Amino acid sequence: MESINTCNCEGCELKSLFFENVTTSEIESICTRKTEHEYSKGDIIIQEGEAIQDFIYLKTGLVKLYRSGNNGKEQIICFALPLDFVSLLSIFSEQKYNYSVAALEDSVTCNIRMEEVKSIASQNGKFTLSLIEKVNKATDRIILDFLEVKQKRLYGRIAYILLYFSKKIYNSKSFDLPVSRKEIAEYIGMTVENVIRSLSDLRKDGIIKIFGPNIEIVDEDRLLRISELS
Amino acid sequence: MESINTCNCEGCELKSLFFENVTTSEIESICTRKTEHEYSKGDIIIQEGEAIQDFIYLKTGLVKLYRSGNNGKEQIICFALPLDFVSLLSIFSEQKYNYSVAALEDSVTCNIRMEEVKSIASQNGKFTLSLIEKVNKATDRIILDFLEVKQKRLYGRIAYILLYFSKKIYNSKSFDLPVSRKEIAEYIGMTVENVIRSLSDLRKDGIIKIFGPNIEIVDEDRLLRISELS
DNA sequence: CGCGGCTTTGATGTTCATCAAGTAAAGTGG
DNA sequence: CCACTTTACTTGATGAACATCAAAGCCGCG
Repeated sequence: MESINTCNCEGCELKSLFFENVTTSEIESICTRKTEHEYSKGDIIIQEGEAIQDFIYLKTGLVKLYRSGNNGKEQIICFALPLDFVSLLSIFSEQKYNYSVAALEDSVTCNIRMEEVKSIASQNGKFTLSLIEKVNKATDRIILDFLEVKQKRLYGRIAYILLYFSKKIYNSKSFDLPVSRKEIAEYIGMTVENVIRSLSDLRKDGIIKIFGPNIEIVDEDRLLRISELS
Repeated sequence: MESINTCNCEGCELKSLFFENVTTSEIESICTRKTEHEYSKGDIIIQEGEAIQDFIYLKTGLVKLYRSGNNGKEQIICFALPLDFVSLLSIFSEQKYNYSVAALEDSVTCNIRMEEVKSIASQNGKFTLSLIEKVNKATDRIILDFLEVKQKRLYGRIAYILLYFSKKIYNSKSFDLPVSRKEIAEYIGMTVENVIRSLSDLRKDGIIKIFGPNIEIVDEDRLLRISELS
């Protein structure tokens, strides 16, 4: 992990996302103190139990939010894309993170001290309101996805996650899976073996093609139907 | 459903919860326009798809938040107690509710127009900040509970929900289940038959006693162990 | 080269959903 | 208030979905 300190907030493409209702002087203030951090694929960005110090969002890359269950197994909560908040949950309500974040691809985060955010928030209601909207939208998404996956069976869950990567993340019918089979299993709540079996079945049925980590969706319609019909 | 219009916000025991950082004039403003609504057991408080108009919290009673899945089956998201926000998710980020709320016991809600809340929020950062904290704590709880339940098997899930009702809701080892067996199934993602079977098994093992809707936890330690060891 | 991690496939057993059928409880209309 | 319908609950039998165990191939890396 490497820390950079650039100060180009005013020209920042993310400004509109985060700073919608912030005054120029507030931007100045954030600008001088914010830090950017680079992570390599596999790096841990946040460790469960750590004190929450920064408000973090993802500038580039791809990360996973996850949690270690009682039995030692990890559970993946969601994936986050650029412009998403990495410190999604519990940042305002808790002192410590109750989940971890790791980079699935080389990533860059932009960090702002929580005190700074809270200080601006307490003075600027509009900013806080737009913040609450965005944080809520993200947690809503997580809950709705959980419910969605919950009502599907194995085969449908695999179809669902393939469509998710294809449509939401890579916007292409051919892509390299950014996660291992094990991580897919940790996300949808199944075992590695059965994830692999389902992928093989989809391949045998000519619905997808698999070359190592690369997936190509051949018959999207059928995949969609499988996803919906569980 | 019956609408009452009392104006005793200043003496309201819930004031500190919601109005922590609100000025006297803001309280006045809320006070004159807020409404209270009474619901009978079984009444629907919010219907999925309805426009979000009010900020709602529960004064007394017990409610469930739920969602109808694709296959027609309902999925219970969580239960809400007095002082909880009923309009938990999506109130700031969406135009319409993407879930429903129904009363499990006779309940009273306190409703404040969203414009009112947003108007105060945009002028009062501290208020918004305390609001964000509370809403986040609630959604965090939902996500963590989902993960918790997900890693358990049927028997452990039943143990978990019984302990939940006993400790979090009724604070007693003997209580009347506020939900049907079917609703328990909808919450933990199982079938009614297996919920009943598990309850019967717990009864046969002398861990709980069942008299219709009434549950008495006899061996709490064992129930705890079952819940933890899945 | 050999070790460990990721992947894959097969065999086996457990967990759970589904189907069926019956009892109890609770609401409905005459 | 009683027959009637409906809804909730309960138990058993069966099969499907899935986890677990075992074993082997495939890299990448020190």
